[in-house]
Amino acid sequence: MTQPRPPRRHDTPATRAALMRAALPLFAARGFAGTTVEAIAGAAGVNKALINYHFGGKQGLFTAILGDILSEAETRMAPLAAADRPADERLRHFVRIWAETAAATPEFPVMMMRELISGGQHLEAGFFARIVAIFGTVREIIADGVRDGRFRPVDPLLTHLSLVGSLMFFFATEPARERLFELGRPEAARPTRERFARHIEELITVGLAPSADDRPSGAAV
Amino acid sequence: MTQPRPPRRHDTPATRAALMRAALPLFAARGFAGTTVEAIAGAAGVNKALINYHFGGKQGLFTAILGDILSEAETRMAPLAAADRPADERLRHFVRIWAETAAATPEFPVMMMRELISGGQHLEAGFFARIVAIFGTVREIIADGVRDGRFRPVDPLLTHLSLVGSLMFFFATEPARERLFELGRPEAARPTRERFARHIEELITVGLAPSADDRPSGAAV
DNA sequence: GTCTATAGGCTGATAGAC
DNA sequence: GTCTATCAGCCTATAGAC
Repeated sequence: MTQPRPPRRHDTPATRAALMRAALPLFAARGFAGTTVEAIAGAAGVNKALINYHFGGKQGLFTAILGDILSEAETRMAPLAAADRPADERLRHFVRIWAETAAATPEFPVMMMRELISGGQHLEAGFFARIVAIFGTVREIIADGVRDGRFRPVDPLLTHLSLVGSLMFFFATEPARERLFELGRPEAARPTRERFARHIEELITVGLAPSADDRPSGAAV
Repeated sequence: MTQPRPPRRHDTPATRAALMRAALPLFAARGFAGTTVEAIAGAAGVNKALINYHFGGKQGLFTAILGDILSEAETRMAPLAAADRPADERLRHFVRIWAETAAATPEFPVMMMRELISGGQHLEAGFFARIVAIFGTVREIIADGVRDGRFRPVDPLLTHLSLVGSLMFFFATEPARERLFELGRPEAARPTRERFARHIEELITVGLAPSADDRPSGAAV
């Protein structure tokens, strides 16, 4: 709940990074409560007392990891904030960014999804808000597109939720799907990240394209 | 991991049901490892030893609850299996079923989402497969629609994943969103279940409608 | 900075009275 | 069937040597 005191002095980054790298997949796969510090230390190849030394405890390690995750997300999404290109192009860019992010850090969507599901209960104040802010970019883009007529008059929030939902679900359940394909049907065509990204891009293009009779006058829901 | 022995004899349903009803929201909000048997018993107003008596342990209680959840899902989805109506109509029906299910049991999508994320690691063999089977209905419907030309030639699996993903994400993050609106912006228009369901129905209609030049000859991706 | 050893708390499960 | 009392194990965190 509250943070233990931070006992660090000058931090040799080596084991610190090793602990974070080892803990990420464990937290993603089993959640915070389901992961023991002993498992983390074992995976990192160091002593579990070092978790306390470097992060002030298990919660501190988790917070540090999620902070990194969020920073990475913010960096990746930053280019989208600039409204210099058409909304449909920016939205497709958003989809591609997610595919690249999941390729670079597959645990990323899982961690986000877990925190969204838990409602940020066990988290530092502000983390939950940061997650929401990251996704809020999409809502802005959609609202822009509706405003300038590139999209039909959809509700930006609902559209935003359905788009982000598709992406989050797909990437967060990727490990499970992978496991399923390995065990059950190795022959079937697997939905790769790239194929899914293109599929969503196409769905956006078709689903948000304005029809002939879309005028900014009538309120359509 | 393995199941404790089942010590039940003839089961008075009263406390058994009370335990299951009390445990559901706790498991949904905090996950299996994050929920203590003491919290469950406290919420149910009974002694924690009864969890062992009636379910053989915490894992047994969890399994029983998820079994009920899955049975309810299978019952609700059963009408969709019959291919007696057009695919687009069945797909809209699927969306409505989810909205009704979430209204009846909001913890439902959260539990499913947690299990999908965890890949069914801690579960009885077969539960994970049942979850997949439930959603598999949608893929069949989409494949039907593509086959008879009511939908444009989309990939059934990718389309299925994007549709189910939107729904699962929306309903699984409902508690978090509710909390967010309460704390931050009570004035804004909340995305209700009904509005979201209609939004998705519309998105399907527009996004899957065949265009003039969709012929069953060319392979479209 | 990193380790060993251990403290201290909580948790799930059981024994046994009623 | 339900309760009280309790145990044994695990798990996080700390103390202190190196």
